[in-house]
Amino acid sequence: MATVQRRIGAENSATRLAILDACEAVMIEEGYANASTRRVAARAGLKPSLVHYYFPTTDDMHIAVYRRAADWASEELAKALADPEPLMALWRYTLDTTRTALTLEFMAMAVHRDALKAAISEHAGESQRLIIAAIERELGDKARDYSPTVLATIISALGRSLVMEAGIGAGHGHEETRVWFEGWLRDVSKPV
Amino acid sequence: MATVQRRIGAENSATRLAILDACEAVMIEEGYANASTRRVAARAGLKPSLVHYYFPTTDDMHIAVYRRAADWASEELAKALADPEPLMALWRYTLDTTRTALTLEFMAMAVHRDALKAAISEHAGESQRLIIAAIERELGDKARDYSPTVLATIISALGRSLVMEAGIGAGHGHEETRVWFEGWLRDVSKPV
Amino acid sequence: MATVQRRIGAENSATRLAILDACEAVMIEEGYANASTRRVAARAGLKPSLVHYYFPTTDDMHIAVYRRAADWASEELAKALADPEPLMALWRYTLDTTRTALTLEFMAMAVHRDALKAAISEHAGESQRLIIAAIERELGDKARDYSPTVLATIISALGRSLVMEAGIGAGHGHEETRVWFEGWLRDVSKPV
Amino acid sequence: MATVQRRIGAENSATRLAILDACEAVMIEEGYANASTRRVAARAGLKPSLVHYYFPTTDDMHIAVYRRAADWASEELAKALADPEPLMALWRYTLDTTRTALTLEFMAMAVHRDALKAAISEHAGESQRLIIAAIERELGDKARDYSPTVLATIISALGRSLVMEAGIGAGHGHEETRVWFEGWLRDVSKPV
DNA sequence: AATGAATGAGATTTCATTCAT
DNA sequence: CATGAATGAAATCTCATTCAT
Repeated sequence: MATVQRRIGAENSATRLAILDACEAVMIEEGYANASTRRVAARAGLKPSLVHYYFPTTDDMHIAVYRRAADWASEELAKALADPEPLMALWRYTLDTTRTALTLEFMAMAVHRDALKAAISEHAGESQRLIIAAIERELGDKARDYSPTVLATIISALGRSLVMEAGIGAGHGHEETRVWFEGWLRDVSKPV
Repeated sequence: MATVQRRIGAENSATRLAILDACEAVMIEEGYANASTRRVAARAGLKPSLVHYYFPTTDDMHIAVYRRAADWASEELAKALADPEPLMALWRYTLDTTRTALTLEFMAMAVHRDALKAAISEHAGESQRLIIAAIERELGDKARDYSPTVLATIISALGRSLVMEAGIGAGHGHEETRVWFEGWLRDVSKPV
Repeated sequence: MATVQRRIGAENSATRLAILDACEAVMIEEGYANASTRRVAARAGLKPSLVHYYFPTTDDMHIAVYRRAADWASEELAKALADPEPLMALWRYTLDTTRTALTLEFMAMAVHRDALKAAISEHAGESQRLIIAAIERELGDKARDYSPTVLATIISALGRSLVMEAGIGAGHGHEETRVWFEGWLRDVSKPV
Repeated sequence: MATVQRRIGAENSATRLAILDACEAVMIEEGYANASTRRVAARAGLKPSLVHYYFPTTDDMHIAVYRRAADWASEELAKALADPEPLMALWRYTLDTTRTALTLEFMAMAVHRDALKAAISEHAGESQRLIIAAIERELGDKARDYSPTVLATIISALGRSLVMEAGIGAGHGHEETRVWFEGWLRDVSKPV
C-alpha cells in the first residue's frame, strides 16, 4: 500500500541497482545500523542526494534491499524443492551461508520496524507453504510419524540456528549435530 | 581479555546500575543502534557526561550490559540443569522469551564487533559444556542413540530459532513443532 | 515591471490554475516558508518539474498567487463600494476573514522581497484611491469633521488589526470595540 | 510546561545571549524563515552544534527570542503608562518602529505554531489589562463616552496597522490620519 | 564523583534548479 | 507540454568524545 505510489526511477535502472548493491554490501560488512544513505552513496560512488532521489527515505532503501534478497532466496528455494532429493536439497539450501549475514541483519532490524516485520513474516509464510507442499509430494503417506509441517519447521529452524551461530563464532558441537541430523533426514525420506 | 578498561565508577554503584538498566531497556525497545549514551542518559534521567564517566566509550557500555545479561542467563541455566527433569527444564529455559529481544540485538551487534563476538562465543561454549555434562549425568548410558552433544545442540538451536522467529512474527507451524518436539524429548529422557 | 518573465504555460491553463490553488492552500495551511515547489507539486498531484515549467522560480509562483488574490480582493472591494451603504459594506469587506491568513503571509514575505513589496504597495494605493473616491461620493460636504482619507485609513487599519489579532488568538476586547466602532461609523454616515 | 525542563546553560550566559542577539538580527533582516540554526550560528561566529546545545530545536530558539522581546516590550509599556500623559505616551509606544519588524515576523510565525500563538496571546492579554487599568486611572469618570477597553483596543490596533503598513511601504494617508487621531486622543483625555 | 561547555562528524531530509529528451 | 535524472546547498538534529572545573 504505502510503497506503491511515486516509485521513482525505472524498477531496473542501472543507478537503482547500483544503490541496492552498495547498500547490501554495506549491510553485510558494517551492519544495518551503518547502512546510511551517505555511506551507501560513497560506496556506490554516487552523491547522497541521488540516493534520496531513488529512495525517499532510508527505510525505503533498506526494504528494497530486503525484497530483492527475498526474491532471490525464493528462487533458490524453488530450485532446491525441485531437486530429486528435495529434503536434502532443502537442508543444503537452509545451510547456505551466502544469505546468512544479511538475514541476521534483517531479523535484528525487523524487531523495531513494523513494515519490515510484516514483509519478513509474509515471505517466511510463503516459503513455509512451498516447503510443506514439497514434503507432502515427496513423502506421501510415509509421513505418518512426522507431519510435513513439523519436518519443514525443524529443518528450517535448526538450519537457521546453526548457520547464525556459526556466523558469530559460537559453533560448538555443530559439526557433530549436522552429521547426525543428515543421517536422520536420510532415514526419514528413505522409501519404505 | 583486552578489557583493562579505565573503569572509574564502583562496580556496583547505584548510578552504574541505573545506566545498565536504562541501556538494556533502550536496546530492547529501540534496538542497539539507538542505544546511544545520550539516549541512555535521558532514559536514566542522568547527564550524558555522567554516562561517559562510568563508561568511557559507548562500546564499553554495551559490553557491560551484555556481561550482566550473560551472567544472569548462566544462573538461570544452572537452575534449569539442577531440575529433576533437566531436559525439559532446559527446553523451557531455551524457550524463555525474557531474554530473546536482547539476545538478538547482541547477535546482530556481534557480527561487526570482535570484542562482543569473543564474549558471546566464550559464553556459548561455557553454557554448552554445562549442558552436555548435565545430559550425561541424566541419561547415562541410555544416550546411545543421541550423543549428549547432539542433544544439547538440537535443543538450543531449535529453541533459539523458534523463539526468534516468533519474535518477528514468523511463527508459522511453531506450535505443532513444539508439541511434537516435547514428545520426542520426553521419549528420549524416559528411563529404559 | 521587471516581470518580463519567460512564462511558458498559457495564462489560464488548467494546470497553471491547479498549481496556484495548491500553492495558495499550502501557504494558508503551512505558511509561505513551506510553500516550496516540491510541496505544491505534491499537493496538486503533479511532478515538481512541471511546476518549474510553469513558474521558473519559486518566487514567480508566489507572486502569481499574490496577483490572483489581489485581483479577487479588488473585485470584492468594488462590489462593497457599490453597496447602498458603502461605509458599512467597506467595514464588512475589511473584516472578511477569508483573505486574512493569506494577507498576513504576504505581508511577512514582503518585508524581505522587494518585488512583492512593490506589488502590495501598488495594490494598497489603488484600493485606497477607490475607497476615498467612494467616501467622497457618499458623504459629500458632510465630511467636514472626518476627511475621506482619514476615514478610509481608519476603517482599513482598524479592521485589518482586529482581523489579524483574532487570527492569532489575541482578540481581547475586540467584540466591544467592533460594536462601538460600527455605531460610530453609522453616526458618521448618517444623513444630516 | 514543555519548556521548563532541561534548560541548558545559565539563563544569561554570554554565549546564550549572543545566539539570541544573532537570531533576532537575522529574523529582522531576512525573516523568520531564514533564521535557521546554521545562519544564526554563522552570524554569531559560533558553530551550529553549539546553537543546538543551547536550544535543542530551532523552535526553542525562536521562542526564546520572542520571550526576550516581549519582556522588553512590557518594560517599555510600563514606562509609557507611568508617563504624566499616559494616552499620548501609549500612542507613541505603539508607533515605536523599533519592534515592528520583529512583531510582524512573530505574528506570521504564530499562525502556524501553537506554542508561539499561545505565548503571544498571553502577552497581548497582559498588556491589554495594564493599558485598561492605566486608562481607568487617567480618565476616571470622564470615560463615559469611550470605555477604557474600546480606547485601549483602538489605540493598539490602529497604531499596529499604521506601523506595519508603513513597514511594507503601504503608508498611503497615514500621516494625515496620525495627526487627526492625535487631536482626537488629546480631546478625549482633556480634563473637563 | 559529577557536570557544563564545546566541537567535529555525520545522518536524514528537503530544496531550487538545470538539463536532456 | 511534460518528465526523469541529477546535483549542490542547506536545514535539522544527533552523536561520541574531550576537557576544564
